[in-house]
Amino acid sequence: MDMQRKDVHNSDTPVLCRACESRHRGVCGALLPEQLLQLSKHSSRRELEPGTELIGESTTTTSYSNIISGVVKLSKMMADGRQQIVGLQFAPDFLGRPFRAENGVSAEAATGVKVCSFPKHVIERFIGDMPELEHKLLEQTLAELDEARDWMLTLGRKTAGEKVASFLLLIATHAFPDNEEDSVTFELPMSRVDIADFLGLTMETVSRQLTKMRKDGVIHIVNNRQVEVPDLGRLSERAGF
Amino acid sequence: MDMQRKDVHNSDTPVLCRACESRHRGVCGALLPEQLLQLSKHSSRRELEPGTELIGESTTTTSYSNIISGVVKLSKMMADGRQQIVGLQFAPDFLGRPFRAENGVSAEAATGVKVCSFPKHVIERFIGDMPELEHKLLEQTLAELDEARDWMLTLGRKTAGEKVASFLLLIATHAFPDNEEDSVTFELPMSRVDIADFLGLTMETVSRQLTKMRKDGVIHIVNNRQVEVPDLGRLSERAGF
DNA sequence: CGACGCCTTGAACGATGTCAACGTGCGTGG
DNA sequence: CCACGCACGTTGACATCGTTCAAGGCGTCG
Repeated sequence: MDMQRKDVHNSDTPVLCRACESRHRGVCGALLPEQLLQLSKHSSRRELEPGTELIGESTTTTSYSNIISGVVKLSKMMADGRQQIVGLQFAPDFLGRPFRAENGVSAEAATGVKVCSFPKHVIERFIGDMPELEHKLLEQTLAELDEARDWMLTLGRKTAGEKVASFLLLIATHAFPDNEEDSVTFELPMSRVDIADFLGLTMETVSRQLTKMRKDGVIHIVNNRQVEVPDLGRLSERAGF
Repeated sequence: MDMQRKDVHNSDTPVLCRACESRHRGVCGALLPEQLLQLSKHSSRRELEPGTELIGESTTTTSYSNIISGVVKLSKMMADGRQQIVGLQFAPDFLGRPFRAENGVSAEAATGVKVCSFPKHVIERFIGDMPELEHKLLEQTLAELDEARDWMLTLGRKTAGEKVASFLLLIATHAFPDNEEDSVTFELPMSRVDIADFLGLTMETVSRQLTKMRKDGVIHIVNNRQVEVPDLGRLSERAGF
């Protein structure tokens, strides 16, 4: 029976990897079962509380990670404390800066986060040996670059209202990548302060823009974290599209 | 004699490639002379006036390019005309978005620019065949991502004065990558409007900040395009470091 | 010389930041 | 169970920075 063959085949892949999204859409998809097994010998799973720091901005790291679930925020800070979130990462993104000692950004769990971590040198050996893995990494890096540039337009040229709408849209599309409906309800993965740091605004401005959108009927705020968007098209317009 | 051997060896590499920076610091450094020769059969050199568009934002491209000299600006535009420059590229950067039909950004010559172009499918075959080439691409993409994230901090959190200082610093360091002196003189590769579009400001604000820095003695404006920085350290402070 | 492109300067306005008060939910300890 | 403190968010009044609109300067080219 087909099912059985599939089961047998599955049993080659390490237990921990079986249900892992990274094996499908993430970088581990480039690996054969036996390579996965070899890698998994050096991997360790961790579960992180919101707020836990994974990577320090000017520290060197000795490990890379795959995000299994949750949201990680990447941020930069100036000497006087001003902060900017420069990216959000979701499962099954790869976390870490290959080929460079220093990270340049800090990574912190925004929500509860599960990760699968590997020693730096193991990954780097794998990358050197397996062009397919490097290809996956290139694809992800290019996608991150696209997103960073989209966000630069948001930061540099949009109004506060458009910024907040853009943020909601970003979360909505990441939470439900292939949603076809007009309406969605979702949970914000971060606080007002974090949202402000992502948008280059203050917490107060974010709050005001949210209540404005609520009064205008573009969103419905269930509670501080839960947001309902009855019409994604209208939200899109608010975001400047 | 060593010189002779070197000359003989050099004669293997295509004439056009011999003096090209991309063979050293750029992606072509991953290629052997015979591969370079093969690639050069499909390459064409072009010289572009300032303002020439190389790539359209939502067009598909059929060729990639290496920048041989000059500065290329990458930008995004909103439906109502607001524009944001999301990156500057210098020699010997690689230009184009691999593995995706649409570009997502438009590329325009900021200064006079020389490029070396290749048909899309040729490059993509080369990438597939040569892990070393893909590695170079990954390195450049990671570097671009680092720069994009640095700039996000600038766009989101810096004041107008800090933004303009950051821009001058960026140009100064790219024009003279390994300058050790305190002082430099250089030519701005773009107009006030472009600078404003890069910094998320208006032309007027850029102008005001420049005259303020001139009055404060941080810079000396030789003419509209030529700027002298007597003390890079002081400029650095102005940029928020 | 005049027209044009590019830049600078000034004055008034408006969006966003700042500072401070207040609200709300939640856990903790009396 | 209530009272309290604390974290987080909202709202208001005012200040500030950057934009907008308008005028004028400067160099170049016909």
